Amino acid sequence: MKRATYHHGDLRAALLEAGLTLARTGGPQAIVLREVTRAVGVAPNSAYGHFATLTALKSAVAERARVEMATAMDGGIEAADPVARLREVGRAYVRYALTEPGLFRTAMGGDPAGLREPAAFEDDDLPRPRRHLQRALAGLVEAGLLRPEDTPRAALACWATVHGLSIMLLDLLPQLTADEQDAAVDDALTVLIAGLRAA
Amino acid sequence: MKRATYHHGDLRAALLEAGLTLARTGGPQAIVLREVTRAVGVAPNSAYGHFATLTALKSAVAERARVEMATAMDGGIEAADPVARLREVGRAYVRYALTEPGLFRTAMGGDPAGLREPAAFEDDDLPRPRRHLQRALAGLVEAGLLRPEDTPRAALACWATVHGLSIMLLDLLPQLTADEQDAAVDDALTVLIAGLRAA
DNA sequence: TGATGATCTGGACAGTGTGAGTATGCCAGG
DNA sequence: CCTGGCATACTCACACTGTCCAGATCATCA
Repeated sequence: MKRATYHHGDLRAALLEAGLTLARTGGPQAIVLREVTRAVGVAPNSAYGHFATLTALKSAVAERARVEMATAMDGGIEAADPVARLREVGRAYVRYALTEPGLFRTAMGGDPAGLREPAAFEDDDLPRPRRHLQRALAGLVEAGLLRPEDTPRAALACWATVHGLSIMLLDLLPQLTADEQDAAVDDALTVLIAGLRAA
Repeated sequence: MKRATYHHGDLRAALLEAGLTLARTGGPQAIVLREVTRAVGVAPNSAYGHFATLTALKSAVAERARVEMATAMDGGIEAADPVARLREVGRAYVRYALTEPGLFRTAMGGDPAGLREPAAFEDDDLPRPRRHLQRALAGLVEAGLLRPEDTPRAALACWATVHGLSIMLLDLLPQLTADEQDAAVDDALTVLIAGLRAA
């Protein structure tokens, strides 16, 4: 399992890729430094040239997982009606959580630094799940169904619903069939949307 | 730090208590076998006489955390009106999550076996957060505001909302002031309740 | 009193993340 | 072409973890 060249060439990217693969099947706690370096074929401490600590690597992998989640959510969002679009965004969020639980937990999971993105959260134009929600809510505002000043509150309510729903279905109700899961998601989203329209 | 007697007497309970203390400040991943036994003043392997593995200890601590959460939620739930009562239950859930984040994460956290309680979940009469929700929803049914057959779906929607809300406030929006947090919780609960009444 | 069985201890092993110092080889300056 | 310089990767080491196995200790009941 030796490399041809002593220098790897693009170790940072390779470590990220390997971390993503590990996280896909085992969640964030499957990102183990020695395992990642082993997969790349490199000594454990070589990672320290590119990431100050394992936590830094995990954060970077979580970032990658977030963009993968966002791009995966693109499929299945095509409704023109703004209300239907918001529903589709919610469905896409939960669908990704159920399809890729490992990456979902890595992207949105309990890592203290995972969700807590400082300022650059809005600035760059990488696809992120949050962007989908923001666009959907902007559609509601444009259609006159949501007051602009209510957008942040609505965003929090939406995010809490779909995120909580994902956690529930993953951790609490794993025995549900796919149809039952879909029904549960639809029910919760119906409640959410009805509540939003009432306000 | 030597004990008087060779046998501890009630090591199992002492381990649970120490684990709970660790979890209170550090969350579930602060429950470290050697640290717990150290706190009790006992050799690491002594724990294996009472818990098959560290994960088993964690599960037991999570159980304890759940009853503590439920009893803590008792305070502040006193409204007679069923709708107001449901709101208070939700507020109590989030309030505990924000007050005791470590124990909340331990009780409801990502441990696969944490939320997933098999069958005896309903049977015994230990106080649990879920019971509060069930009683509140039963109040709604009794008042004719909720169809009995809609109870499970409503429970899922409620739980997803408050749980998601807790995670959001803990991980995503930790910079909010207490007042802003309260406002966010109230907003989300208003949306939820409005949505439930519309269905 | 003496044996038995539960309970606690000691040492050991395979892992882990991380720090300090060392070998390697690409790339610019002669 | 050769020769440094320097980023990159490696080796060795340490403290720490969960868990297994064999032995020491004690409470209890015949």
